[in-house]
Amino acid sequence: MTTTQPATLAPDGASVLRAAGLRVTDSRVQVMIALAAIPHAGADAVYARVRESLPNTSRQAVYNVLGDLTRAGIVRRIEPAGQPGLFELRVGDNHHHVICTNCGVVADVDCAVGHAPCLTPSTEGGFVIAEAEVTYWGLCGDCRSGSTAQVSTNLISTKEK
Amino acid sequence: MTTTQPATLAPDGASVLRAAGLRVTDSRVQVMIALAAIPHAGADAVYARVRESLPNTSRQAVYNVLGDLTRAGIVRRIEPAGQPGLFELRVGDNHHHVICTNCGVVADVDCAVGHAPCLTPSTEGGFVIAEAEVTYWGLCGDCRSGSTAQVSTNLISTKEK
DNA sequence: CGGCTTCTTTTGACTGAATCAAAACAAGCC
DNA sequence: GGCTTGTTTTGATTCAGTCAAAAGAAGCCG
Repeated sequence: MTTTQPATLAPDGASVLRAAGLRVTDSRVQVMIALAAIPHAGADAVYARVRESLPNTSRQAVYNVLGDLTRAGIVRRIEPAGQPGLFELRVGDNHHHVICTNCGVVADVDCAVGHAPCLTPSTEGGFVIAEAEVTYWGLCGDCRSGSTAQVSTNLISTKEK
Repeated sequence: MTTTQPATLAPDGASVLRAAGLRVTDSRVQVMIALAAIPHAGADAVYARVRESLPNTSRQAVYNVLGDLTRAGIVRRIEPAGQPGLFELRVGDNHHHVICTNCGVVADVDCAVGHAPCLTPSTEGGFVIAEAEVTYWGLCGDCRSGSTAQVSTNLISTKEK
């Protein structure tokens, strides 16, 4: 029943890589799978995940791959204040992020105003603006209702506290 | 001619500190003076500046002071992606920043929409949003006109490149 | 003024995140 | 199958920032 189908219908990691002119390697494919599984993963989370299927992968390899994929426009790297970099597969739309000041969970938010370089200021004080990046800070549902005071992995060290 | 004036008219560092319930020390005052002189200073720039007048000050002291002042709401700390933290005295209005992707210079931008927690999404996906932080990325006047290709301290390692 | 308590600062070690560099290895092309 | 170029490993290194203990100063109280 599988033989009548073209080998790959869903654009799997391999073809995305090839399309970007990158060699297809296990680590790269596994990093992409990890990112698909973990919405806003840090390098370390990706590393842990990749090692489940490729136990010999080095941390450096993961950094390389994430760097390569970012440079190729296949993943996007965000870096909220006070946190290590996070990676996501959703690229191309310049969407934004809400981050819980209590537990650090990150969620996507669609672009606040219109399309990509949203938020118009096009030439502020001599600058030609290419992109506007918005980070919302607040409390997620869980932290609001549940054990508010407990969880606190203290993300807010750099924010008001 | 000076005796008829109240001791301090302009709200100097000392009184700001006292008002915040912090002890007045040389390092704290000098850090505030440094921040007034350098618009978006990194911890290191502050350290260098403070040591011009207090040559024995330790780096740790500067970190302590910056932390204390930030916690007291006297300074604001921002941390653009791919850069170390920057500090500024302008607090209270939630203003935003434009950063040159070529040379890294930072400039202030007034709040995009209305007052402080600007950009309305107040309950996105279960989040209660307290604050929106906007970072604009673009090219500053100098980098646009002048020796564009040269300067590049490569800030953009984490951005598209 | 002198002493005391508490807050600051110094010193120096240490962490986490990420980068650099050279050698070993594998993809993809002929 | 062999070669070239791009990847991955290994291990050291940087940078920004934090931790902790001991020494020192600010501000209060009598």
